[in-house]
Amino acid sequence: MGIKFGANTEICGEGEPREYVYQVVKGTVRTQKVLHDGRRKIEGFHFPGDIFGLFPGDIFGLEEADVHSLSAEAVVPSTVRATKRRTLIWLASNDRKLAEELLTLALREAARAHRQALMLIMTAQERVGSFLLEMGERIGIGDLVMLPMSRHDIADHLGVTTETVSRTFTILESASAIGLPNAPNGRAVVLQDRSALK
Amino acid sequence: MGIKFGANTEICGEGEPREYVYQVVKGTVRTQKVLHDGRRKIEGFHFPGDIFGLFPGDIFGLEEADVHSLSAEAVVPSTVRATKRRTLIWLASNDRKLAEELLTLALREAARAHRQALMLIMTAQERVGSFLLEMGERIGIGDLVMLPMSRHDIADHLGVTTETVSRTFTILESASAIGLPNAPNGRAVVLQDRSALK
DNA sequence: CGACGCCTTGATAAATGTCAAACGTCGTGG
DNA sequence: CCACGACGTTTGACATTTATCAAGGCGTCG
Repeated sequence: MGIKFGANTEICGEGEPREYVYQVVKGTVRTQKVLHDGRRKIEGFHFPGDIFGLFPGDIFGLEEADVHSLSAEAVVPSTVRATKRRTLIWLASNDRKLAEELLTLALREAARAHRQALMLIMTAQERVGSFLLEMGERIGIGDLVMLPMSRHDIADHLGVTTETVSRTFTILESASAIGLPNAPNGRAVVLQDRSALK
Repeated sequence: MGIKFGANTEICGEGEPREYVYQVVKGTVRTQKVLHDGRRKIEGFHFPGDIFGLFPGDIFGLEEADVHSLSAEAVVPSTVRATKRRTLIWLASNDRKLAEELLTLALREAARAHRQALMLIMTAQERVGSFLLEMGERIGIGDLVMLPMSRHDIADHLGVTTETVSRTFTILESASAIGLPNAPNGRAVVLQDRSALK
């Protein structure tokens, strides 16, 4: 079960905002906002097991005037499960356990977003370092991380340019903080010195 | 009822994290993190009626290695009400209505944090502009905003330096986007051209 | 083989940080 | 009452970081 989406296709966007809540079954999904002037902010990347769509940016009157679109897209071919938002809320109102899980989920998302904000006040090197460490925790196999997303995606997540991300990878490699095996593009990363990445 | 705190005094910090949830009765409170190297990030400002302390950054295993301390402090003389966190959670498990409000609060906080993150990828002028518009919504009287916090506080909230905040205020004034009456310091701001502040 | 997408690298420009000093306000103590 | 010092703000000169613009390399796929 689950719905399949090709790489770089839209899972939900303009049309059906906040009608469904999703869970990634396979692949990688990015949730993003794009501003009227074309700038893009990737709020987060979601891997198998992760929930997304519970937290639209414009919920409860906190709408953002500059946001042109709010969407979720598959980074690589992915499959997701969808549940009607209303159904979930309704179930939770009768199920104490589920209600508590929902609250936990929301609190965790808030903590995640605050962490992101904390990252965004740091230098480019620190942002990239934090990002790699996080990816290591979430999808690393030992010290190896196979990044599913492009440099451009990383850049739009960290609030810097593609070039800066690329340069920073090079610098970190020179400093022996990471290793860059010759995978297709620079998608494979070995975390060699975690403490240096802070 | 409520507990009083003087300006720049700590409401909760190292000692008693996440034991209580607070509501501002009077004054202004800032929640902040300070990193081991001294940099400070103000997560948000809280005004009468606002809840804080529900969302500690290190909840549920999402702890941040670099954070040296996590605290809430009064910006100006303030009074707050405190409720035991456990009590609140317990009440919510028996009260469907309260549980829903708690979820709403958490979702709103997540949206707020995402909004902050979006702001942090923009230029200094856009950050200051957004900040002033937000303050206008929250504590403005017509077009007048009496800022309770220092330039330094604003800087640490927006991820720039005090000097940059000050210069940006000057630039916005020159552009007639804001007015700066001769209040004690530069604490009074008149929003003259809201569209220019975006 | 050739075109395209993604990544890297270089040169330069723009934004912001850093260091330093001057100004005004306010509270304190002579 | 006035002088002084502490504090927050503003402004200036300069250094550093990052963005922008441009070009070239490398692999993939038609």
